[in-house]
Amino acid sequence: MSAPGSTTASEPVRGDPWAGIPERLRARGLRWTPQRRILVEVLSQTDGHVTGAEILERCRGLDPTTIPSTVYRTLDVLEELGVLSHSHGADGREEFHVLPLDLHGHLYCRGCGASWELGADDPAARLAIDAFDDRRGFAIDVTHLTLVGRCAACRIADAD
Amino acid sequence: MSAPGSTTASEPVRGDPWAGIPERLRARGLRWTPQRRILVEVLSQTDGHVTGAEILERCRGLDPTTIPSTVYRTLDVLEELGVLSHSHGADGREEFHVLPLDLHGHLYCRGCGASWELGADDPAARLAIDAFDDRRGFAIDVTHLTLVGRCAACRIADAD
DNA sequence: GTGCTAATCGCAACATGTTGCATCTACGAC
DNA sequence: GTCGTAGATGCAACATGTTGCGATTAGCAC
Repeated sequence: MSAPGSTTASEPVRGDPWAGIPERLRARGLRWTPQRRILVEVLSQTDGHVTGAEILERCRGLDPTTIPSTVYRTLDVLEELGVLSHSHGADGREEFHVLPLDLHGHLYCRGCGASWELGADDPAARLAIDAFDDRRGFAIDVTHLTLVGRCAACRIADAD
Repeated sequence: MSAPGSTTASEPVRGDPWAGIPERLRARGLRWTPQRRILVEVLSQTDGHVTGAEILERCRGLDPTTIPSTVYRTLDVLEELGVLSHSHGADGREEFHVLPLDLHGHLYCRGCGASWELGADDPAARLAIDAFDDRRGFAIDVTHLTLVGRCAACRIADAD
């Protein structure tokens, strides 16, 4: 069971970054436990952003005995491994992202509540990041970025 | 600038925005209560940023019977009045600012834990704000902005 | 001054995380 | 296969806010 084994030729490793987790944990002297397996299973079925509470709830779907502290502590461990990252949403709640490979933050409109992803390659984000780098030597962590404000549509509505 | 209103020549409103709070509340059909007086007293002695917990603690200093829900609800009311605003710090905790007149956000270094104020007139912030305005029509709310990353000093230390 | 009515309060329960600690167990050593 | 030990777990208590609801009271009308 530990080995996903039958890896089809059409399924490159990059498609499943979770496969090597047990080894990576052990390489650091950490352990691979049933609780962690469940959490990783949940995360592997998650593509976008999830709050801590959502993750917890999904874990409970697989194993009702799941304990919150275990989940949050394991999330910390996985973040250190680099397979996920967290930031804080517009309401201050934790928001987790799998695969920080596609670095991004968020744009949140407090008018309509909509939110957009904000990749490091976004032109506006690029300008902002460069501005802080140039002017203050500060390296913004895009994965931990949530910009709150008003979107174009809401601003037009405001103007009426 | 919005209407400065009928200010005396020697004592502009800007010197004590708290003086008119009772009237402003009543003008909206809201009330001026002892609990609110205490909260306003605490806020009037606060210049920088405070977390909700700090505010609560200071209120308890003046009146040990202060109840959390009352404080948080009153903070909401005052925010609607426009005398303060809140954002979320690097750890997701609430952070309140009195007098949003001096609009600012924060720069937080996760390396050394230091933080800096970020005024709307900051050159880097200005560039970032303009970039999002130009490219996406998005108006960033500076008072609700916390940029997390690494400061110049930590980056130099990293390089070693 | 008296009475009304809706805004506020106080309290308790809940939501989302975090932390301390005793117990348990994964996993390398033998 | 057995053992030892450090890493994890489970649980309970705590921290910081939020919400629902019945009791209280500020502010207005008379």
